[in-house]
Amino acid sequence: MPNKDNNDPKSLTRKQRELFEREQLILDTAQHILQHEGLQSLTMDRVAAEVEYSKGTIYNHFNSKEEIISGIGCRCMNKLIAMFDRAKNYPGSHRERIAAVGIAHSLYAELHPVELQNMQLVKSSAVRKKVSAEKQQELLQLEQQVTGIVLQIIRDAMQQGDIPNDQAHLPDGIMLGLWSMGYGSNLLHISAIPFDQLGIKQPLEMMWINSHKLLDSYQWQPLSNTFDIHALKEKICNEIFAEEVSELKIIIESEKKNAR
Amino acid sequence: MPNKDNNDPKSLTRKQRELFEREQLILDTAQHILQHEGLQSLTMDRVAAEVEYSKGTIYNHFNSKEEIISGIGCRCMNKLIAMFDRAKNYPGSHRERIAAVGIAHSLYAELHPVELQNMQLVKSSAVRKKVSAEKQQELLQLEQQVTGIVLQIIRDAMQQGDIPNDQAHLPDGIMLGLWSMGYGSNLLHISAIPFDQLGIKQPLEMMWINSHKLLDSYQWQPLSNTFDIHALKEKICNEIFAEEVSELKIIIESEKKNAR
DNA sequence: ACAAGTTTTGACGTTTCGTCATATTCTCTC
DNA sequence: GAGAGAATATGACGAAACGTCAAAACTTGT
Repeated sequence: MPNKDNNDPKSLTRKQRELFEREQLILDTAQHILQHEGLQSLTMDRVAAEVEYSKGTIYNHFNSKEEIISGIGCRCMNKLIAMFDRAKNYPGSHRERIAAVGIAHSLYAELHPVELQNMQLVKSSAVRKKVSAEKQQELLQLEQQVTGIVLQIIRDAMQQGDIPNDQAHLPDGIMLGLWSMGYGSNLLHISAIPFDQLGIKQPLEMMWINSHKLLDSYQWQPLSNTFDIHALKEKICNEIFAEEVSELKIIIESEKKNAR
Repeated sequence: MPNKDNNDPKSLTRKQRELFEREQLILDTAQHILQHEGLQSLTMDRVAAEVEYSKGTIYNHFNSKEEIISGIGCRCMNKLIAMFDRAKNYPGSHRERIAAVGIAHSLYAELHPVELQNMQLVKSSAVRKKVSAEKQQELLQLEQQVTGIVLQIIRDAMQQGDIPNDQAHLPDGIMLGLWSMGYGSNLLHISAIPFDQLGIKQPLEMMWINSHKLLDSYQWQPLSNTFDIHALKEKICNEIFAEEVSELKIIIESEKKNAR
C-alpha cells in the first residue's frame, strides 16, 4: 500500500492488532450462529463465508472447530466473571455480597441459556480431546477466577466473624455447596424438563431459597430469618443488575409474543 | 427352516423377541464402544461391523445415531432408578431413606462417569433435535420416576411428622435442593477440574455433608447433630450398596495401578 | 523493480451419516 | 415341496463437513 503517511513505528503492532481483531470477528460470527441456529449450523465453511475469509485463514487462527467452541466458552466465562466481580464489590454485608453472586449466576443462566449449554459442551471429553493444552489452561484459570471470587467473600466473612470458625470444611464446604447447587440449578433450568407442567417450582427460584438455607446451616450471619430474602433480591437486582434485569424483561416479553 | 418341531403358535412373538434381542445387542455394543473408546469412536459403521449386521439393519432399529445415544441414556436411567428403588425400600427412618438415595446418586456418578456424561449429552439440544418424540417422552417419564421416588420419601416424612408442615415450598423445595445439589456435584465430579491440586475438597464428599445441612435447614428429624452422618454412610453402603462399593474399590485399585 | 518471505485461498482427500435399489430370506398357500 | 409375494437385510452411493496443502496473492525490504 503506497499510502504510508501513517509512519507509526509500531507497524508490527498494527499487524498483530489486525490479527487479533479478525480473531474476535471469527468468534463473534461463530457465537452468533451458535446462538441463533444451534451447533449443527456452526460449520467451518459457514463461518468462513460469513467472515468473508477462506477456510484456510480460519484454520490459521483456530486449529479445529472445537478450538472455536472453546474460544466462545472463554468469552462467556469472562462475561460471567465480570458479573461476579460487580457482585463482589457490592458495598453491603458479606452475606449480601455472596447472595449477589448467586443472583449473578442465575441471571446469567436466564439471559444466556445457549452459552451455558456451550460451556457445558466445552467440558465434554469429545471437545476437550481436540483442544490445545494452552486453551485448556486458560479455561481452568478462568474457572479458578470464579471460585477465587467466591472464596474471597467467604474468607472475608470468616475474618469478620460472620461465620463461626468452629466448623469443619471451611471455606471449601460453603463454596462447593453454593457452586454445585448453582451449577445444578442452572442446568436444570436450561434442560427440557417442563417443571410447570409437573407442578414443580422453577429450579432458579428454589435455588435462591435453598442457598440461603445452606448459608443459614453454616450460621453465616445475619441469618435469613432476620431479613426478607425476597426484598434483598429485589434490592440487589436494582442496585447492581438493573441492566441485566431489564434485558431479561425484554426477552420474556418477546417470548410471550412468540407463544401467541 | 425345515426343522419345525417347535410348533409354537406364537411364532410372531419369536420374531419380536429376536428383534428385541438384536436391539439390545446393538445397544450393548454401542455402549461398550462409548465406554471404552469414547464418542468419536462410536460410528454407525463400527457398530454395524461389531454386531455383524449391515448398517441398513441398524437403521431399521434406530433412525439416527442420536437415537442410539438416547437409547443408551434410557438404560442408564433405568440402572439409576433401580438403585434409587433399593434406597427407597431401606427399612430405616425417612431421613435415612432419603440419605440412601443421595448415596445411590454419588455411587452411580463414581461408578459410571461416562454414562453420566452421556446422559448429559442426551439433554443437549443438538441430540434432542434428532430424536423421536416417543424417545423424548420415554426419557421424560424416566426422569419423573426419579423425582417420584424422592418426592414419595419426602411426603412420607411429612405425613409421619418428621418434617414440620409449617414451611413454604414443600415438598418441592427439598426435592429441587437435593436434585440440583446432587446433579451439580456429580457433574463437577466428572469434570476435569483438579480439585486435589487446587486444595479443594472433592465435590462428592462435600455433597454428603451439604445435603445434610440442607435437610437440617428444613428441620427434617432427626437432625444431623443427633447422629453421625459418616457412620450412617458406612451403614447404608454396607447394607444396601455392598456390591457397588466393592465394584468401586476394584475400579480405584486398577486406577492406582495405571497411575504407577 | 525485483526477490524473498508471508499470508490467503479453495480444491481436494477423508470420514461419517443416512438412503435406497437390489438381493436375500421368510411365510403362506396350494 | 414349489412358488408367489411380503418382509427384511445389504452395502454401494450421495451429501455434508472437517482439515490439508500446493499454488496464488500479497507484503516487505533492498
